[in-house]
Amino acid sequence: MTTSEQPTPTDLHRRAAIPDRPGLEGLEAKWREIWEERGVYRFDRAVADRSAVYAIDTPPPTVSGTLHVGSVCSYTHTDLIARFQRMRGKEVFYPMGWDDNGLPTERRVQNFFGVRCDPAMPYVEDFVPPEKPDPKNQVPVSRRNFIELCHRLTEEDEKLFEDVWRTLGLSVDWSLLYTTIGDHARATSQRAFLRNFARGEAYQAEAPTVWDVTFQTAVAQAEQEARDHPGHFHRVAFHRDGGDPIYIETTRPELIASCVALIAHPDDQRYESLFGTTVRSPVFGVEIPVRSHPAAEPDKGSGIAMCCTFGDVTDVQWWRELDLPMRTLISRNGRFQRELPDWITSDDGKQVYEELAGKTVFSARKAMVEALKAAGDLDGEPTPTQRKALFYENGDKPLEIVSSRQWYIKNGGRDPELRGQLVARGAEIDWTPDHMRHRYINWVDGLNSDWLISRQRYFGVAFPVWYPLDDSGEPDYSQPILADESRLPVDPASEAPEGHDEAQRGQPGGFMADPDVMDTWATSSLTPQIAAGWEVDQKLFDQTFPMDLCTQAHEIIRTWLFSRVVRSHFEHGTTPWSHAMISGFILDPDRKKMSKSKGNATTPAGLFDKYGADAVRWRAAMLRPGLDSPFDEAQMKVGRRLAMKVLNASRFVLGLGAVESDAWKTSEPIDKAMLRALRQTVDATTEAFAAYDYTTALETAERFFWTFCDDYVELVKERAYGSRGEQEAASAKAALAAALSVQLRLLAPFLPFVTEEVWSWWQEGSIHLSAWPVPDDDITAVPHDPDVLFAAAEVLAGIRGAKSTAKVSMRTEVSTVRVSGPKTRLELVSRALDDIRAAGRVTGEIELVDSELDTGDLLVDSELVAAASA
RNA sequence: GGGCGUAUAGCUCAGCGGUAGAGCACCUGCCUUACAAGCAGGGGGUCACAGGUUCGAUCCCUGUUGCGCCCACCA
Repeated sequence: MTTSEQPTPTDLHRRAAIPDRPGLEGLEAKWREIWEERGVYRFDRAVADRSAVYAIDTPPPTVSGTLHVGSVCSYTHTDLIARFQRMRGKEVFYPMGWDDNGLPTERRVQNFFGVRCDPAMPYVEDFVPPEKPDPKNQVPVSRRNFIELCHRLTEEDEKLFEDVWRTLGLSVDWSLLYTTIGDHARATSQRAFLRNFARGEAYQAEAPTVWDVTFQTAVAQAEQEARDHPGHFHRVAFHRDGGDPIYIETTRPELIASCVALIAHPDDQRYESLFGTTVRSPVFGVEIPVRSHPAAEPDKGSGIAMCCTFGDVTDVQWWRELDLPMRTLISRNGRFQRELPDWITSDDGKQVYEELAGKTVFSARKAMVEALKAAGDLDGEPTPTQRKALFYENGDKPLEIVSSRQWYIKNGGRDPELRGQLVARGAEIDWTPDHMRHRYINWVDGLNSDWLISRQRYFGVAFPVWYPLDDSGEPDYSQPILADESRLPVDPASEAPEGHDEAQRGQPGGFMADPDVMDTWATSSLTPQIAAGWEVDQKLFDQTFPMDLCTQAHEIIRTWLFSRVVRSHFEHGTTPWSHAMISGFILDPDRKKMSKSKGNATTPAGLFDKYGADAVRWRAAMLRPGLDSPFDEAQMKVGRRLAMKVLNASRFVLGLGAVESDAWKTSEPIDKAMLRALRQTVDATTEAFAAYDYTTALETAERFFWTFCDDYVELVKERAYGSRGEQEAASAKAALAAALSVQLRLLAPFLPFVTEEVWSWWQEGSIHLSAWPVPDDDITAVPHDPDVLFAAAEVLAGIRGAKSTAKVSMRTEVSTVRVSGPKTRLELVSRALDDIRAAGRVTGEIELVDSELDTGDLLVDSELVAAASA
């Protein structure tokens, strides 16, 4: 039984000496290197089939920003599950992607380099951006130069992002890295689009489109947000022959020139007599019909509304349903068009329009108010109001609605049957926490338009589409020329369609490329397909799709999660994964959501330096799925303390020469009891983890670990040193080593660095590839009553309490101890008397007195030697 | 206005139809040969409010209020 004196296989494979003063510093740098070198997290394509694989779809972070603690927490949650599944024997498919295409990158490039894209500029070889970017005077560059700068900056950003993820210890297989602007992602996006188009799921239409005048691009419903916006109500008179003026109230008087109707509710008696008649608009004198429509709300303003092209989405509805004319005046740059509209015919009207032409909405409004005042058609002064206006989530000017040609993918917004199918898909997904399914349903049910995927930008995936030009050089949008799948990715701006050559580009009878790019969501909606090698690596795809898990924050259920369900529904007739785990937010101390745009974000680098990655991960793991939590740096200390404790406890156990062997042959009741309690801990931890409740898993394992350190180790320490003999010491050492091995593995998903470090002191291979402890292990299956440990700990606590109350050292000797309590508890205590005596430094007897009660705590009276003599 | 969540110690959070829990913070002690970045002990709560069900409610039901997120509100 004396295993400590002979070299064992474990000793021979020991890779590192146990340091005298183990520390956490440098563990991240050391192990991330070794993990990469040894391919610890590499996906093994040799696995037999889908059932052996656990596949994860993670959100590709937008690389134009910075990663903050919120992202760190969310991505840690994914990693916890990945590590658990890996240790349970699954081949884990865990890719990472960078979302680098799209508007956020363009904005960052513009600001960073001080340039702007001007497609009319010629390409400049070896372009050097200005030394000092001047935001007010951005240098125009060609589209190709601009895209080169985008690539250049995103590459640098991506290195920084990868560095954060590696330091955090994400067990990603970096060989699977993809980027949304990369060739593979572009080809996948274009292929999926072509398939959608062929099946009639993608279409283009000239239609009113919500438009950002700053970025001059269309904006999808999912990217819009309503914000408070100050404005003024203007009470404005419309005129009619032989009657009083009709007053409307509007916050947008500048749109009077594009007014197409006045509209009131059909039941509104105030205006009933006017339906079917016309009135004349103020200043411009244009004849305007008065119509009725149920969407008009009698209690808003004066109860009769001005319908324009287009002030808001209700205007669009009226325009469509009442078949009204279109009188567009606001151009895509947000300014009033220069040409005089043909419906304005009066001389006064023409003159006023000259004032508006070329002005921004803001300036035109001022000019219009002056004109109304001059004409006497403004009733009273404008009254201030707070109204809600739609904004692009990254923009700072209200969105306008313009008519434009755009690409759409059907998403059920205009088709109840499809909407029903997509709601049903959401119901197929297992959600953690379950109530997040409501957010999905809520969003899908509230859709009012199809998914707009085209953007009038540059750094994105091009539509694989050209249009034939007729004899006068006008494009025929109804006959798009589609790229063949075999040549994807294709850049229609520089490559000619099949059967044409480059010389025909832009020529009458030739062709032109679709000028737009896809929105970044149109690409990131395909992350499962991109990562799994859809249509390019059939074996991998069969092994990984549909995936097991997607993880993300709840804010992007409406965008990323939903859009992936849409694509997968169309292409594969399935959900893209079986399980969705939704993380909450990290809030700032004022309980506001932490985000980089609000400037209240804490970056992770400083936290890694100060507390270590394991401590940051510990904090993240304490956040239950779906729950928001304020950021509190003090919490990091707790995680760090645990990591330190793991180091020191391990050093103690291994320093005893304890080895993991024959643990089930332990002879002492308290050793067996501890192993038995550990078995219960393994059960509870595993059950929680399997249910995606990583927080409870951590709490369970951690609680046992502290009991192990503070009670069990203290109780058996003397015996392990050999105070009671060799066999008794061996029993303790075997139990200590077995328990350490199991506990390190239970903690490994949470504290990958420190557990790996300790593992390397005495075990072969990576702990992260070792087997998750199973309850029917020989070691943990020791049958014994775990309460022996807890009863003994209770008595020890009583003895310690006496010393603490007496304010004496824990080393103080105790002459006698009297324990009273229920008989059954005393029996448990009696099996650990020698260990209690050693740990409590009891020199005399421990007397057990039956309280003759069925239940109750143990009462401990201790006679202190030092106290007695004092 | 609609949906979802949430309210328990100073803070962050567990919990549960039957004596209210943990960690942090705070207080009192202790150099104890794994760990002073440690250890031991201690104080601290009308479980948001009001009703109801029950022998019994922090827990279940109804309502109210506060907070958070999503959606809708643009005349």
